[in-house]
Amino acid sequence: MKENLATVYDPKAVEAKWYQHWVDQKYFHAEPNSEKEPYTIVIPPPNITSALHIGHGMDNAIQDILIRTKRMQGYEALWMPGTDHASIATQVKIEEALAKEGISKHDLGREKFLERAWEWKEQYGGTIINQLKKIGCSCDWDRTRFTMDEGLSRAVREAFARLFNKGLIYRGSYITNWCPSCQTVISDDEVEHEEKDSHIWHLRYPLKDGSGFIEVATTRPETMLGDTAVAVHPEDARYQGMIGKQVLLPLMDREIPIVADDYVDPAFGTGAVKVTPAHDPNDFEIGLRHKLDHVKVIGKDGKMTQEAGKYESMDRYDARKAVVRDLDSGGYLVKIDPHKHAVGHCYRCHNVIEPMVSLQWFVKMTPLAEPAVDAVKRGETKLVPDRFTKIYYHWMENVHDWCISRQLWWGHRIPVWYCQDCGETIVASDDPTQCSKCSSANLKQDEDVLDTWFSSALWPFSTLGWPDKTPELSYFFPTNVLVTAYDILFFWVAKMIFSSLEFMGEVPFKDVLLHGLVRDAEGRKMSKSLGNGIDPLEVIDQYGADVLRWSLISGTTMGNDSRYYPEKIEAARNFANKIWNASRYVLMNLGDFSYEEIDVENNLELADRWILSRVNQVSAEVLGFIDSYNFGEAMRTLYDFMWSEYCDWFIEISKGRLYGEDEAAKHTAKSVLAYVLEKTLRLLHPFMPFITEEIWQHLPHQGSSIMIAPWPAVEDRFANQHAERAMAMVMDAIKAVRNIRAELSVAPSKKVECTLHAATSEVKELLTQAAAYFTKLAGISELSIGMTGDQKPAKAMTAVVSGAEIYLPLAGLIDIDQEIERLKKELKVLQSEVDRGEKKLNNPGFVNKAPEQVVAQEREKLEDWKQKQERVSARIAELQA
RNA sequence: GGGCGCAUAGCUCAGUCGGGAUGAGCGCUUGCUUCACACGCAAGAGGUCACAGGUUCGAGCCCUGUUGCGCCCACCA
Repeated sequence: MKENLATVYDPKAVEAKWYQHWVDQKYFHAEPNSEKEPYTIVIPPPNITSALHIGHGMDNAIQDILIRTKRMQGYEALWMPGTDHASIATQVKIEEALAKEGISKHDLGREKFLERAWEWKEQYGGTIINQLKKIGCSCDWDRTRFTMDEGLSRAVREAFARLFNKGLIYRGSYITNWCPSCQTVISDDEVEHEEKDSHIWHLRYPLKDGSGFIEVATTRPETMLGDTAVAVHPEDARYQGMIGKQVLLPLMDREIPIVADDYVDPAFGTGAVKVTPAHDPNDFEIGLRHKLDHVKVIGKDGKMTQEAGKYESMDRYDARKAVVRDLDSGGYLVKIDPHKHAVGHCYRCHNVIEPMVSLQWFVKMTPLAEPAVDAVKRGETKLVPDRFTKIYYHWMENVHDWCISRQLWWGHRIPVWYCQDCGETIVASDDPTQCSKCSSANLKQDEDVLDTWFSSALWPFSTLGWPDKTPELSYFFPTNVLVTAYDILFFWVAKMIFSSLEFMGEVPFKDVLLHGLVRDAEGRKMSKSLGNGIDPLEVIDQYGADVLRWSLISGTTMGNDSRYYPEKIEAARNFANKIWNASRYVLMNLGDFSYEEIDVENNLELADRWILSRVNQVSAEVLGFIDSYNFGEAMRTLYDFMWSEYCDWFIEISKGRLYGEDEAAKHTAKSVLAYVLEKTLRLLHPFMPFITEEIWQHLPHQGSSIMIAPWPAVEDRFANQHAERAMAMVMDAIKAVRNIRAELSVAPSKKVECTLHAATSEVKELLTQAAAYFTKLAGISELSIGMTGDQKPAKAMTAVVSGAEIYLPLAGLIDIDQEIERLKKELKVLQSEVDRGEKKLNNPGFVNKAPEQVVAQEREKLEDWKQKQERVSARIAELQA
């Protein structure tokens, strides 16, 4: 005798139990296996900065849905897990923690600081892995990687060395984005532009020869201290005479030239631009063309430098005020106009970026970007939804060289050594012991670390063993799909694509699935400062992982943001509860019914053929939706089937047989209940892994776990259009009876008599088969079935459905006049349907041009409406007589 | 300055190939302590698919434009 399910589902006990079981059985583990086709996903490695948030919940739930489905389908499914060291983000966090202890990273020193960082990694890395397990993620934990693992670090060095040797990595002094708060440069991608209301200052610089002034316009007056030229357009008539002349820079008493440069737009401002090559990207370019000096007036701390003269050590914003004041009192300020302009902010700390010339390492992008565009154009990698493809092209085609050095401690130290004796630069994947040129052992490694995205760019192959030619790499690579939120398309996805093409010679994944961001109930981004975040672990703690997963993904579409709020969690909880209770009902009635006893071939009645056909159809639809990444639709299909069809109709119908005396019928009912439920659970498993496993283990089944049970195949023998249509008609008829009962407020417990008149003998046969359904589901005491035209009850409520009329002789409740009114209303509705159909079919364009099938369908529908209409009018006439 | 997304029931959102909007959940109305489930059952109400044109036999869906909201990219000082 099988043990029934607990009265109430307890996710906590169930989830821990089955997760441990799956791990113990090594179901998550994948190995290169020539017998099977591989299916690979690499996890977007969560940053070790903090615990997972709700967005991670969605991201990983999606990946788990895919990997579980494919595993059940028989693929050798590998989900590669791991975490990211997140160089800058983690370092900022650790420095914050140190600040609370009252110490700085310099007090600790590099070595001790890194020890702290590794401790941090141990703590948060572990937390993250545990959280992923709680969500139910079926990652191959034996293969867990970290971006600063030995193997991955080797990959990073190898990649750096190869790019360097190909001339694709270079070092140089260029304008870069300096974050005065994080104390490092960041790449262009990491700068967030915010349009802000500001001002534009018009200044006039006196010409050295005393012949007058030239007026320039600037949004950053404090940088004038570092001006080394004024530029005008070469063809600007206003300034023809001035090109080549010297200007006396106010406040600084420096002579600077007026140069001609195409960059200047004569139509903007005054047509003359002050040039500060050390602190502006455009000015830097102008400076290159005209060999201008760099005067650095703003330092790395965001304060003015010695070069700024008397403004030295002032904060850059205080200096702005002081400079404007002094220019004004010197008579150099012409006017201040309001002006909107974009200011760059650091994506990590949100402080204003200072463009600054500094010596950094760069990756030359053009040669890498081109193949990355071509590969996507050839369809080797597909972005889902498709609209992101254009965005990707635009980025790739306009990309700047990638600044990869960071003035941080936590990260991959740049594998470059400088000979202290001869000045040689040595790039090596293994630590060199002597200079390759002068053999000196006096080498010093570059102090900087690499951009964190440099290592994540290699993730899809470095985790599989690259640069070694491992069996894993040749079997599991390229991966099938990368699942991530659209906000890291440039940071990460694009970089993986060009890196993979460069190092592996092929794309890293076939599909990129970009999902949206999870927002709060008001549509705001969830953030710590707003305090509007929902902790996925809390949801799991309260409702279970299945509910978390379902509530996060159902009703969403890929690429679009979604809102998350308690009602969604409740809806998912209710569904889980529904599945649980339906299963309890089935198990309670199954007794010790065994898998071998299941017979879904013989002795089937209408409802059986119907539900078997439906579950078969559902399994086809669900797989189609999963394969096209329409998870919301897959889940809706399963939800509706389980709730509205299996529970509301099939289970209710089954009660007649289960509580009856006919043993054969009982056996069939049990068989179909068990068979369909088991199949549905398998379809639900990727979405709700825990509850489905718990129930499945109690049900008659084959195999040791639902997660390695085969994905339900679509079987033609179950497809039964006839049964589906017949059942639809029966359900319509039952609903019509219920409707009348409700309208006349007949107590649900009250059994009533009912007469059905079929239009054809087929329908009569069908209704006879379904007689028990009426008794059970419509509260019918006595059902008489005749043919249209037979003697009908004198005083009865009427409903007309396709192929049949329904008469309910509800003594004492019927008011003939009211009933006539009701039927007339019904007739009106039918009339409008008939009109619509006739209009369509009377249109020669429709009949001639629409597909035959559509026209036939329309004819059939019209015929049906007309029949109903006729019968209702006939009934009205009878009642009026 | 470019580009993208969204606009469908009171709210939050689905809607695959262009073929009656029986759309979903929540909320609302009316009945139900019916032997799996009140986290439930049954019956209902509720839509000019943002607006204006166009293509088509037929448009929520395709095309053009408009409005509102949101997002991304961007070296006009």
